[in-house]
Parts: sequence; C-alpha cells; structure tokens
Amino acid sequence: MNTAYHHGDLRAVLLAYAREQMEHARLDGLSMREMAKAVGVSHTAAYRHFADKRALLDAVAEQGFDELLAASRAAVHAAPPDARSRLKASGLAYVGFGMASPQLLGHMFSAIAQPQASEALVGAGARLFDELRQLVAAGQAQGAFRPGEPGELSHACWAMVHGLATLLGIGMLREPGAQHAATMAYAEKALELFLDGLARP
Amino acid sequence: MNTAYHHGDLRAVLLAYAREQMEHARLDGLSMREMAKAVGVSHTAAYRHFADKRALLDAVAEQGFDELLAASRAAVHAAPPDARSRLKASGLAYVGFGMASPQLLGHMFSAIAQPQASEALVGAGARLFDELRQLVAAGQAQGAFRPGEPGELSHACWAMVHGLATLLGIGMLREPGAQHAATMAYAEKALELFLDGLARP
DNA sequence: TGTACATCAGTGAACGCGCGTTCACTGATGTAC
DNA sequence: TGTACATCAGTGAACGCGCGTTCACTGATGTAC
Repeated sequence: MNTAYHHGDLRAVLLAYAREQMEHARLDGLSMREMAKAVGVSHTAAYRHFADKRALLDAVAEQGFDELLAASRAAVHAAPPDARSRLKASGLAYVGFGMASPQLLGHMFSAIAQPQASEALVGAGARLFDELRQLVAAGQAQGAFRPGEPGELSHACWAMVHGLATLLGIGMLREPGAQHAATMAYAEKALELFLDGLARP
Repeated sequence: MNTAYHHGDLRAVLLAYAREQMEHARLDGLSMREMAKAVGVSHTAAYRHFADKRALLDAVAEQGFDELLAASRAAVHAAPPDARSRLKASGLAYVGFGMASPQLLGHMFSAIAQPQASEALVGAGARLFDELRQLVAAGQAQGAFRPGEPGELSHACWAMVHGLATLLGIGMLREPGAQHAATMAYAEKALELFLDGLARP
C-alpha cells in the first residue's frame, strides 16, 4: 500500500522498520530521513505520527519491552511447570531476544534509563521485571528457591540474564562461527550455574 | 600549558577529556570539534595524533580496558587470599567501574565488538578476560570452585558481573537516592548468590 | 655559542553532507444534509 | 445517492546547524655544523 496517498498505517510501518533495523544495523544510522525514505514516504511524513525523533525511538523501545515480555511468557508457558524450569525458560527467551536483536536490547535500556522516559515506556519495563519477580516468588513459595527478599533475588537474576544477553548479542563469549543452538546451550549452562546458587541451600 | 603553541601532550589530554566525558555525558555528544574546543585547541589539531575519530574512540576504549584491569588487580591484591574473596573483589571492582563510568563501559564493549577493532583493543579486552579466567582456575585448583572448563565458568562469571555493572550503571536495580556503599553492598549480595552456585557442590 | 634548516604540531578557511524540524501547501477521505 | 465541506495525512522547499575531514599555511622546536 506504498502507492496510496494516505498510507493508512504509517505509524506501524515506521516502528516496524526501525525495529527491524535494530536487529543488525548500528543505532546511529537511524535518521528520520533515512527511515522515511526506506518506507517510501516523504521525510516529514513521520511528524504526523510522532512529535519528534525521540518519541519515535521511545515507542520502538516500548514495543521492544512488550515483545520481550511476550517472548518470556510464551517460553514460560511452554516450559515444565517447576519453578526452576520456568525461570530458566524465561531467561533463555531473554538471551535469545538479545542475540536476535542486540541493538534493540541496548536501545531499550538506554531509552528507559533517560530521566524523561515516558510513563508508557517505564511501565513496559516494569511489567517485564514484574513477570520475573513473580517467577522468583513462585519458586520461593514452592520451596525451590532460597528465602529472602524476592526483589533482591530477581535483580540478581535479571543481571545474570542481561549480562548473558548483551555479551552474547555483541558476539562475545562465543566462537565466531558457533551455531545458534550451541550458543543457547552454552548460555543455559551459565544459567544453571546461577540457578544452583539461587536454589534452596 | 594550554597557551603553548606546541601543546606537548595533546594526545593524552584529548584521551583524558574523552574519558572524563564518558563518566556522565551521552556518547553521541562527543564530536571531534567539541573535544578540541573543550581542550583549547583548533578543531583539526587532533588529526596530528589520531587518524580519524574512530581511532581516537578506540584508543579511549583500549585505555578503559587497561584501567578496568588495573582496578581489578588492585582489588584482588587488597582482598583476602582465598579464591572466592578474590573473585568477588574483582567483580566488585568491575561493578564500581561501571557505576562510575557507565558510558565508558558501554563504549568499551561496542568498540571491541566491531569487526575492524584494532589488535591493541582486542588485546586489552583479552587481558582483562584472562585475569578473570586465572582467578577462576586458581579457585578450582584450590578446590573452592566446582570442576569444569574454566573458560565456561569464567564466561558465566563475566556475564553476571557485566550485567550488574551495566544495569547499576544506568540506574536500574537501585533506588534513585541510594548511597554508593549501599548499592555496592546490594551488588555484593547478588554476587554472593552467584558464587554459591559456582562453589564446589 | 650562534646560525641554518628540517621537522613537527599547530591554525583557520573551506568542502560537502546529512540531519531534525518548520511551514505553507495539497490531495484524499469521511461526514452532514 | 449526490454534493459541500471539514479534517486528515501526506508533500517538498527551506531553515540553520554541526559534523568529519582536507588543505595550504605558519610558528615553534631541535639538531648539525
């Protein structure tokens, strides 16, 4: 529908393009003008849908958090019902997301860390963390994880998974030619080690 | 010595300025022209010392890795002699570095992940990782850590610490007003949890 | 010690570029009657 | 169903800006004799 004068869906198309670029390209290569051109629209059309560039990029970040949350939930849903398996599945979904879209993951966190981050963006991040906290708290309730403040344990877990996702995303911790499955198995081992520490002593 | 025509030390001064900016400012605010101006020199003088902007930024990243390695070594040196304490001290030094200079830490890893990263830069990163691997291997030799490929365990450890350092660096995992010492203690708890997993079963 | 000269580390004008954003506009769409 | 008109979502010219980099240059420094 690129030929239509009224695009109908320009906002979504722009977001999708930006999101897709963040799978590979450098973030600083994303200009308003380049995006509009790529999407087949004049370079000012985006301003009908976003107040400015930051608004667009923040919307991409927000969408990224939603997407990551959905991936985590799907993985948890498909996992065995014990707390450890579920938490591990969520972590591996996070790692997979980071490997598939390293730039997006980086962008999400630099966007949410801004002092002027929108409520919607902060909320999307909070929902993701809440999901993690619930997984941890459920494991504690089952007696699978050590006692303690679930927020603290969740933070440790988040850091572990975030470190794996970002380092693997930029190509560290793995051989240049490694298969995706092999890398995920490698990440799983690291996660197991952490989960051993999280387990009830 | 800003008034001297021959600056004498421009290369080091530029690196120091860039490094310092990365303690707080956004990385994309660092232009050749802005740096030269801040340092009191014409905006082309830097090209006497660096082939181009990337060369300068890569040198900053390389220096960052050296600095982080030195901080880790100093912390290890000051720590109790058991493997766990030493590894923990190294990790906390890394976290402290990330909190003090979040932009620099981010820049170091985006620089080293470039396909065209210089040998010197890659080497500086490798020396840092080697230090970590040795700490882990020493702990295994003492029987303090679980057996296994030391590279794998080190990678897991690196990811844990890197995740803590980057998330704390951008202000997540902590209350806005938290004291530095309190935050470090919080990071220490997370690290202890991980180290419990790393310990010999 | 004094001078001639090569080298080195700066300068500032100039280049071309892509950027974000504004503005007046125009063509398409949807709604009221 | 047909027409008038308000609204909406585009366009493209124009703005001013800061950027990285080049170039011919010049002033300072160090060395040979």
